Amino acid sequence: MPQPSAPRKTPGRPPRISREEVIATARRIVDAEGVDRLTMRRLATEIGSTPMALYHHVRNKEELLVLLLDDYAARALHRPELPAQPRERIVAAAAAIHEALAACPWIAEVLTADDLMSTSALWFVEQILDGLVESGLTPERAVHGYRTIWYYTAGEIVVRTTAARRRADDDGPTYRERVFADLDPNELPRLAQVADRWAPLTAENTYLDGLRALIDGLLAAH
Amino acid sequence: MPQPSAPRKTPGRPPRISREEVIATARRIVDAEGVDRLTMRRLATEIGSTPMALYHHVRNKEELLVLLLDDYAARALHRPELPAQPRERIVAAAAAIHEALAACPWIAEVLTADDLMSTSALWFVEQILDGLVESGLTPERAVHGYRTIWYYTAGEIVVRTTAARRRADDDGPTYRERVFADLDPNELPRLAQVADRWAPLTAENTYLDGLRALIDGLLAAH
DNA sequence: GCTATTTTTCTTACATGTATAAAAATCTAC
DNA sequence: GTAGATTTTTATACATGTAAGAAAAATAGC
Repeated sequence: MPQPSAPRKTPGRPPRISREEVIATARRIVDAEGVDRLTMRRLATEIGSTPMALYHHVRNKEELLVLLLDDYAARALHRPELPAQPRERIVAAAAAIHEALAACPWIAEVLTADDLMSTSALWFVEQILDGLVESGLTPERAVHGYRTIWYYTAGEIVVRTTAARRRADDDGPTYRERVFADLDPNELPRLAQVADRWAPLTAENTYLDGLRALIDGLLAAH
Repeated sequence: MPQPSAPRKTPGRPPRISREEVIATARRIVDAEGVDRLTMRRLATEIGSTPMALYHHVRNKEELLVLLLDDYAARALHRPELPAQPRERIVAAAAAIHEALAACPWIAEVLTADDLMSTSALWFVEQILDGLVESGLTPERAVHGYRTIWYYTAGEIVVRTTAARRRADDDGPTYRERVFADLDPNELPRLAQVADRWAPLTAENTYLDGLRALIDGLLAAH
């Protein structure tokens, strides 16, 4: 057992790099050249070490990306003035998280995390929970409500980001276009009706509308 | 230009495998041993070919997984009797999609698709659109409403599936546990209040509650 | 039959994440 | 000092997706 009052020298070979250094260097690469260029080998070279040395500071690449996201969230999420009215506070807090995440283009690779639980995001989660409780929900239902909002928010970002990436990769006609091309208006009239407007309609950013509807529904259920 | 009335012989080396065969073999592997065991080499061996030959029938592995999902959806999604009342029809259609997808454990890898646009899912999309229009929404707002439901549904599945996978991989204490361990009850009282119940609360399946709230909110907004 | 064309298949090669085990660098006990 | 113990770093190796191009197998025109 390590003695907390003992002199601070630990045994073993002293580290030449630190987790902080790894994260900071990774951030530089991602900021400068995009997440695609972030490889463990590249990162090791940049930091003046070897690929496997990194694995003593991060569990694997996925954890590194989560740490990068936390790091990003800590910078991007400052605490704004939120409205006093509970419903509007919930909207504003969720929208702030959404805005920060949506601005982070490499996010879809990570965003499937269980919650966004970086310390800097907790304050926003607190605001949402508080708004829900103030609106009359029990703490338990407030947690469920927050999760619902998170599912919607994460889903919106992941779906949109991935769709954008696929569009960039593909050249030929989308699978979607092919499907819409031979819709039977008798069998699927509503889809046929909007078929030619589907692309622009789904390209619109309706996150806030959906969020408000969702929160309205959550609060109306008492 | 190919003449439709010409004899059916096409030039070029005749294919020894087909896209259907690739998909069917891939499905066998996934069903029997899980999606992790599906590699292009394994699939090629199983099918009696070489890895690169597969790439003439599917664009890449991601497309193969999407095709697998479509194939799965075609089998899993039979058209049930849906309620006549629009709101309940929307709930039932979305819940049917959700249920089919949630039962598919390898889904998170693919589910970030733009929409679930396999032909067999279209009927459900139609039902949702129709329910929304019948409830008074314009076709445009109905499309937005459907997308909102899809974001929520996809987000729920992806987040839950990934969380389950991470729990299975990790051994040590969760990042989440560590975060909750040192919460300051003065700064974040609501979170502190539910901290010890967070894991069971978020493990509960509240998809249907959230879905109903969301649809209520969408319909209330006219 | 011979050549050109077209389509599919096969061979080879590379970048990537990471497992495994050896090596290096430090501390502690004697 | 010398011998473990402990921790970090390095070297090597492997599985994977897939790019690039050669080879094979068919048709079409002559």
